[in-house]
Amino acid sequence: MSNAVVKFRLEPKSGRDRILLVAMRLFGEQGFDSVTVRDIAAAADVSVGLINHHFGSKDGLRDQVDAHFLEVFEAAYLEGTRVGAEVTSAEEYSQWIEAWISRHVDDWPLLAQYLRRALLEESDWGAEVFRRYYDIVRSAIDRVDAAGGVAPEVDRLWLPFLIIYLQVGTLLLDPYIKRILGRSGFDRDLWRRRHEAYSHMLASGVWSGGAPARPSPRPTRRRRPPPEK
Amino acid sequence: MSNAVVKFRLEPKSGRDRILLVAMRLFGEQGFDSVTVRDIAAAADVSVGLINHHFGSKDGLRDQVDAHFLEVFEAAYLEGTRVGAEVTSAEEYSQWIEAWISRHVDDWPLLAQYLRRALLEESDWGAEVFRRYYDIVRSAIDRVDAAGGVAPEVDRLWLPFLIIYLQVGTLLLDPYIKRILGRSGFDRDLWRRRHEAYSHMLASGVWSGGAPARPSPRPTRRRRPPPEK
DNA sequence: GCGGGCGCTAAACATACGTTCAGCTCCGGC
DNA sequence: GCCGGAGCTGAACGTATGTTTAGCGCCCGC
Repeated sequence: MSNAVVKFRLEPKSGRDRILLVAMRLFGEQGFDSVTVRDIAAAADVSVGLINHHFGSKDGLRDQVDAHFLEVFEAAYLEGTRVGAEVTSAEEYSQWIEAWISRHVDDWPLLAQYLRRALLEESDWGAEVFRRYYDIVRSAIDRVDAAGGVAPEVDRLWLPFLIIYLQVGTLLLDPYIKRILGRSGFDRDLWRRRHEAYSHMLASGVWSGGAPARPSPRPTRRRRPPPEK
Repeated sequence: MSNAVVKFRLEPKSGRDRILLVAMRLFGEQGFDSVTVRDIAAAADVSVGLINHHFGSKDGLRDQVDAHFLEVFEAAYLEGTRVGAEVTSAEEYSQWIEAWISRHVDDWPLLAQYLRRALLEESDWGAEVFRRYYDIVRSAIDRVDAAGGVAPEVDRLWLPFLIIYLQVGTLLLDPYIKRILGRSGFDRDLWRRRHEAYSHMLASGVWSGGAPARPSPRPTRRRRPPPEK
């Protein structure tokens, strides 16, 4: 079992691994173009020459960082699809997709930040990661749907995307959540609480009295005109 | 032309405005550090010297681009809060926040990309924009809540964030949606359809029948009339 | 007419950056 | 003992990039 999950942490003893680790962190924090090889060398406490000695070039370094990330992600992906393929109920679905994320939560401060960058910078492999992720979510929904678990009036086209929004929202916006809440949305208890709020929203919505018999508490304000331009 | 909305489009006749416009586009597409002043000069069909002549430095240029964006955003923000302050029902809320976005949808290919980039790069003003956005959403929810419009078991801490996720999801992930659907999620009909899916999810959830996590007033599926046009 | 400011250009300049290279230390095998 | 390779260093190199500067043409007020 311990073998199923690829090791996340590189040995910081060797200079090569230190460079890889530091580069991943800096790329995630500042973006590829904003980080200089001298920054990396300084942070990893090695000479600039060593980076090119091991990785050929700055681009080569990025390739290796990407490869390392994808190696980890691939393991999680396979794990996810394997479990996901057996899911047919909404409850189960919400369980495994969250578990799939939570399983590696301890390694996330580094990995999540890097994935966030990759997604937002639209790296070529970032697009591939997203595509796979979409496939996972979509096929899971399809199975739930086939089992009658999706309400009939729900838009099948948008449902996977809306669910993805909810799932990756914390990933993409955590820097700002941190500023508002004072701590990361990935913190254990916050994360768990978020999962419950998320599950509840998918199951029942959030507004009360879904029945149209709402006691319109305020006198009728002028309703906004439909978006027109 | 309505005077209430600050002009979005600069006059591309003057070199200064061309630079501003091109810079906004390139910064949004590639990120500040990846764009060189020579790129901008070439794309705006001016000399490199003109950029520093008008803006002093590349950083000065960014400041002006930011200022122009914020000018536009501020108008939309005030417009949003003014209307938003009068909203107390969930229906209205969902209406105005979407209208607030839809109103400027034609200017979005440029503005959205720039905002997306600002959020990605965690610029200081990007954080400020997010904070204000959060305040808008949160206070709107609070009013709805005070009017009894929020279901009691809903997590008040996470609700604003989950709603924000749904709202900005398309903004942040549109490049990938484009690859999957073949066109932008901001396209008129897709956007409208997304809004309905979004409203429906908030009102009723998406799963059918299934047992809600909490004893809900009605474990059986609740039916809603289709959103009136 | 003309002086001066404004928009603008193109070349020159200084520096930051990615890359290269000669050479150092350490260590295992012969 | 010493050879050879691996890990590593720091200075040097070439180029890309942001900035500065000298100067041109146009237009407006006097």
